[in-house]
Amino acid sequence: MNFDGTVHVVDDDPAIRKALTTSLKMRGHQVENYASAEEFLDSYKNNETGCLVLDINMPGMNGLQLQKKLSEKNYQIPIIFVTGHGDIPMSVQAIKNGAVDFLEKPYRQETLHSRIEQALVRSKQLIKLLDYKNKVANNYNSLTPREKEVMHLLTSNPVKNSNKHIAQKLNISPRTVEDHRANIMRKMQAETFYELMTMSKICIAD
Amino acid sequence: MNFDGTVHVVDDDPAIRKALTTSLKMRGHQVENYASAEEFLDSYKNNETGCLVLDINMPGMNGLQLQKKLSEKNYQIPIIFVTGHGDIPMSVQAIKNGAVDFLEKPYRQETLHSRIEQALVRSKQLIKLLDYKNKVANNYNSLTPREKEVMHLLTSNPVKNSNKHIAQKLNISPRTVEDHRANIMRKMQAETFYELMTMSKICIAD
DNA sequence: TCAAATTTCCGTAAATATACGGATTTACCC
DNA sequence: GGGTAAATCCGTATATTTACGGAAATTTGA
Repeated sequence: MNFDGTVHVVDDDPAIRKALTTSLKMRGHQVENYASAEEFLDSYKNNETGCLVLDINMPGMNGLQLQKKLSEKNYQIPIIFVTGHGDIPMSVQAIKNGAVDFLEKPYRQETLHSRIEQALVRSKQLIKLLDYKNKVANNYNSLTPREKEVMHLLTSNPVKNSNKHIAQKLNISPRTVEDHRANIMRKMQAETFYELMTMSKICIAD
Repeated sequence: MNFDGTVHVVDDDPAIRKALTTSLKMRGHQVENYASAEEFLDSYKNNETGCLVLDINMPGMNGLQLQKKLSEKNYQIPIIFVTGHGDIPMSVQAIKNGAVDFLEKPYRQETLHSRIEQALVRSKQLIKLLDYKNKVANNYNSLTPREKEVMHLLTSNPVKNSNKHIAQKLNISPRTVEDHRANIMRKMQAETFYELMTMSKICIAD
């Protein structure tokens, strides 16, 4: 079997890291391991499919703190928590903040494997979404000031967004508005006005 | 203080029901209480703002089973679990399935109050969404067969959805398509094509 | 500073959408 | 059976969008 994405194992116990790494590699996973949350934070790059198998209790930054830190940085890597001494409030917080699961040691291998596969699928979806958002933002930034202005008028009030209306607001000819509109559609890579509306909701903060 | 919505308390212990009911009423809540999950299920109606304060361990159907049952029926009432003997897997499952929180007894009054307020806000949003979906579904059902057909062609492929294209597919005049289109917009209460697309994603399963 | 690229602009003609007014068919009710 | 409402349909005239071809003004870089 072969999986797409890297499993990042963060645990302060070298024996556990070693065991997990071996077992996951055997299953066909690519694995990286880290002795602390800080170490992971330093080397992790967003935009790559992967998931995190994360110990809760560690010296320095603990698992929940790392989760929060990642969330603040908008790094959306799916997390599976594992812990020897967890409690209910911890597990509740972890799941509320989006963790895939919260496993108590000892857990069944099979459960971990299943959650990892689930997490990698989710990671791929998240990254796809992130890529799309980045593409839209880049396209939007390639618009000229006038084009951005026209795009605003086009999408902010879809009831009165005809070339004629916009032309009146900008004191130019409807023909010119049409030019801008065509350029906007091309640069944003939007095939339909519906797509453009969807994109505008991503890159325009009203 | 006065709150919108009903707090439904489900607990098999009469003393706890009484205490909770009194305390919540004092705070300005409308409260209903039930001795079992079954009793709640029988009397609960969807479509009203409210939340559920739910004990986990009860004879008969337990809290998690009730949550699952409600979810199957598509009743989206926000749930706050309270429990004397919960464990981590239970709390994880509860939160994963959408519970607002999972509180262990003894909990701080203030925490419960805060979660209840949060749950009522969420309930209002969910009901608003549900009402919207129902309205859209009803409007869609008020369309004639031909109108539904035209709506499909309009929304399923926004690249080739001109009156002309649709007219060719249906072997009628573009003028007639325009009639249907105008009727669709009126009956669906859509002001823009973007709105119609959004609605079609709710009521048309492709 | 001057050529080249970019941005902004538009007239006109053809395609398309929309407004007005009306027709036919079918189902249903009294 | 006759009246009524609903569903389906359309021609024509007007308004709007879109395609084609082109130009002035500004910025950029050699």
